[in-house]
Amino acid sequence: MRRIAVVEDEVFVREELCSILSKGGYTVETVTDFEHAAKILLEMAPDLAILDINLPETSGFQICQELKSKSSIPVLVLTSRDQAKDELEAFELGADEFLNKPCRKERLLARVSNILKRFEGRSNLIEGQGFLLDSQTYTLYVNNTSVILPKNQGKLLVALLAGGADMVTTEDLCTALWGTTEFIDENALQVNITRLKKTMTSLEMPQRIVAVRGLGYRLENEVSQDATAQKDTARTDEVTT
Amino acid sequence: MRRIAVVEDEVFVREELCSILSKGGYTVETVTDFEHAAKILLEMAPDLAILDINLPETSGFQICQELKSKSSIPVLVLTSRDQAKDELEAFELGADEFLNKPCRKERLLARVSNILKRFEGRSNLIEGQGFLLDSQTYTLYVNNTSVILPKNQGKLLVALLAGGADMVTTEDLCTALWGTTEFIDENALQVNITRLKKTMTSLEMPQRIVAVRGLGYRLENEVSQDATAQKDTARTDEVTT
DNA sequence: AATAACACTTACAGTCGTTGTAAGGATTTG
DNA sequence: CAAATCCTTACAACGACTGTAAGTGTTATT
Repeated sequence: MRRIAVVEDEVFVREELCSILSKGGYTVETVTDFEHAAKILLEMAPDLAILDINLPETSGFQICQELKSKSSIPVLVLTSRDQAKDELEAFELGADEFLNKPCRKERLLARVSNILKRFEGRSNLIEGQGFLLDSQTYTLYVNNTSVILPKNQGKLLVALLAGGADMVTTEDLCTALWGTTEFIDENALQVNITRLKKTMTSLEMPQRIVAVRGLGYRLENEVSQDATAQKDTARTDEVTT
Repeated sequence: MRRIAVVEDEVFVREELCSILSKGGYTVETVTDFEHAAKILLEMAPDLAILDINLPETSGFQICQELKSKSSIPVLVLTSRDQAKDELEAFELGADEFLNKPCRKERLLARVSNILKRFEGRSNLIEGQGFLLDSQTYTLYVNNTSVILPKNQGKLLVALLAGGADMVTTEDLCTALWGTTEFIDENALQVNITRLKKTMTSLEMPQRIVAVRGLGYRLENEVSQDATAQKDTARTDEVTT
């Protein structure tokens, strides 16, 4: 049965949501520790997270952002206000659906089943900057095409994506490739890195692999100045609420 | 630039939509022949179709259904009424998003960009009964896992899916595999069919490949007594001809 | 500027999965 | 029962991917 996590502070609304979802045939789990909601959700790994925007100690936006940066759990955002601003912001932060809180039972269930169906079978898709990667088959979706990466290149890209923008050590990459760091010529890793680089550039992907001398490698966005700027403005908006 | 097709009868609303979308950076094309809207949309093959529900000669529901059964073009449904009924029906018919018509500019654009982003790079995903197939890489998504089909099995499955529930001739299958029906041992086709069957059953897919004696093959849903009934009638039909 | 350490490139042969062929067995049709 | 058709299995050829090896390019430090 599909597991849905509900993050909502108002008791009445929360009970109502749980009731509707339970009757709809879902297993419902609630999160009330809003401060650590993102971490808890990551551990729960539900099939869907329903987030309220107005929470006491934190904002649903923050939770959404953190959740989306570290997983591909579908997120449905609730808000009691009918403001387009919230919706816009939620979408920018990676929310997958949006719903105004005074909402009929049928509409909620429709949205939920829609979102679940949409993510069905794609639980192993990792989101990169401008591309998707299937961590099982290493099928890569970029620029309206799809390519199957050779296994080693796929493993490397998964390992690099797991590190986000941070560096990944050569040991980690070796273990990702062969399960062990022993008895392996380090040149083999370099060759595989080179091959991945070549396919990435040939696909015109917006990310590059950069060597960190003596330590490892990391992914780097091609045009990374705008991204940080947007991030900052989004933060200031949150403060005003 | 992304192309959006707008199907809306009220002139004022249509102009407003076009204006907003144009300013949003999209190429907009309108459809006013509502009776043949589905066919026209299939030929246009836009990146997104925006459908009104209340149309003079037909219903947006019908268009949506026909469109979704023959393509994977994203559909955004508009309605002027705030009835959950419409939304439910639209979702059931495969609509990907839903929006009430008195709607702010920002919300429309947010929804549009969201839906486009969602379908980005997945334009070559074919929907089967309970599974998805990438027609480029032949990556198959079933039961929360993904598998890469060998090229020949992928080609066969694509060809069979193109036929829907109808039969596909052996010639068509041969051309799908080798581009020509000449000089090919028909046994080779059978071997490949057998292999595809084996992988389909091993993946517990809800569809089966059924041979149509002397003519070709077709896909059949597993749990549908109607299908077997059709099978029998189909056979008798063949004999009587 | 020279050297050492590190990163990159290229070519080649071994390995593994996929494919077509062939032969024989199973099923359906009349 | 016989003929046609479909199915199964095994096997060798082919191609893609991989690790090895050797050599070239780059960076940092003295």
